[in-house]
Amino acid sequence: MAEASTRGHIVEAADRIFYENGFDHTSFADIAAAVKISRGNFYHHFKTKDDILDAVIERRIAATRAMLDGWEIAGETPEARIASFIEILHANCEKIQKFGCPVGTLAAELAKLDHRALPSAVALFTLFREWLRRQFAQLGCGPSSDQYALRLLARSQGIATLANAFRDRAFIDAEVAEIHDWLGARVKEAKSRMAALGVRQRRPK
Amino acid sequence: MAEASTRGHIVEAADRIFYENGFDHTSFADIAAAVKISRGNFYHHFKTKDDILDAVIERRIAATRAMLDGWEIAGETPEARIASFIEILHANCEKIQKFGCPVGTLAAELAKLDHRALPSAVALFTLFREWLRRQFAQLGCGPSSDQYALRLLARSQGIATLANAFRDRAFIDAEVAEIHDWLGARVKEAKSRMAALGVRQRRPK
DNA sequence: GTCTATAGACGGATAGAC
DNA sequence: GTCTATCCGTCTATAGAC
Repeated sequence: MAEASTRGHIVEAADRIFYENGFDHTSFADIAAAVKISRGNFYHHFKTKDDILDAVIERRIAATRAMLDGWEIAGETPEARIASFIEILHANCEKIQKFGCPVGTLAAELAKLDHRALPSAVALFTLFREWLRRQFAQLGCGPSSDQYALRLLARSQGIATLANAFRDRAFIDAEVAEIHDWLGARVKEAKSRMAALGVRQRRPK
Repeated sequence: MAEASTRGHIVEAADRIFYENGFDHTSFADIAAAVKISRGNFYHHFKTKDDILDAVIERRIAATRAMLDGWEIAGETPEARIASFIEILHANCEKIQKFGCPVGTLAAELAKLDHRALPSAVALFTLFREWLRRQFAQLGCGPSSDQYALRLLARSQGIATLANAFRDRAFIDAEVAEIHDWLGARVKEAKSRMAALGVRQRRPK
């Protein structure tokens, strides 16, 4: 009971501090101080820093799954659901300007550290990629769906990186608007594509 | 002479190791080992780790200036010069997959460390931004030039981040091709824009 | 009395600065 | 070459629950 609570508090604090200050730069003492427990107590819950990282990534994966499921339910159309994804750039605007994207910056750091948990961090990207691919497929983008998913992910990452560097909110707004336009164009493209396929499928009959 | 040479070797090694392993994670011993000098000799050239970082950023700024000047001379048209920028994603393909973009990952790390050198690192981005803005302006993109410069920078950053995470060379190739298409569209847009302006300017006369 | 959560101290290792 | 700070990991001690 108390264990689950304390452990939860540790992971929650570690998640935030890893995001704000980086994984490698964060010490046990930093996390312990944030949770207000002793370092001795800390080792009762986690043997190594890598164990905490694993727990943090698991927590992020669960949170991401929940968020994507929420969008799946709330969004009436694939277009609306993809738009939900684009809007996280607005929703997390302040944090992105201060610390960048939590997914992208963690993966980049773990790649430099040559850390064994890198694949787990990349799995977070894969969650988004697969989800977006499904949405584009439902939109009717066919074999281009994965490419569009990756492109949207990449553009979001780039916007986060530059917004972080330049601390520029207006830039985020402008790019988000442009991506919404791009999504609209994909919808139109898919519609005409489906119409052409419909003609082709009807012809031979 | 020997001093300048040793100092240069230190900065060169630090530049590479900061890129490959990250700034915070790199120790004096790591750099000293790479240059094969004693730690005592090290302090003769640099007082603190931050001093090395400053020197590394200066070096990168000089290298970037030289590269941009080279493109300016070699490229016949603004379109060709912008294409040179896009092609660095191909040229540095292997390193990007392993370590990401040197500019973006350094700025992201310094932002998390809340490091005083962050503005210097962002100046690297500004070099590219200003150069690209000038090229788009010469292309005839008018007031959209800075927006296009930022968009191209952001897309490159996003591609580097995802290529680093997924270690996917084919993704880089596909996105580079798409960005070249986008550039072609901007050229056409600028031409029709200039034609319209030409008509307007001639009419009143 | 045992198990568990918590606290705090000790030692080795390493990094940065002089 | 040395000094100091810090961090990691382990060890022991205490308090309360069952």
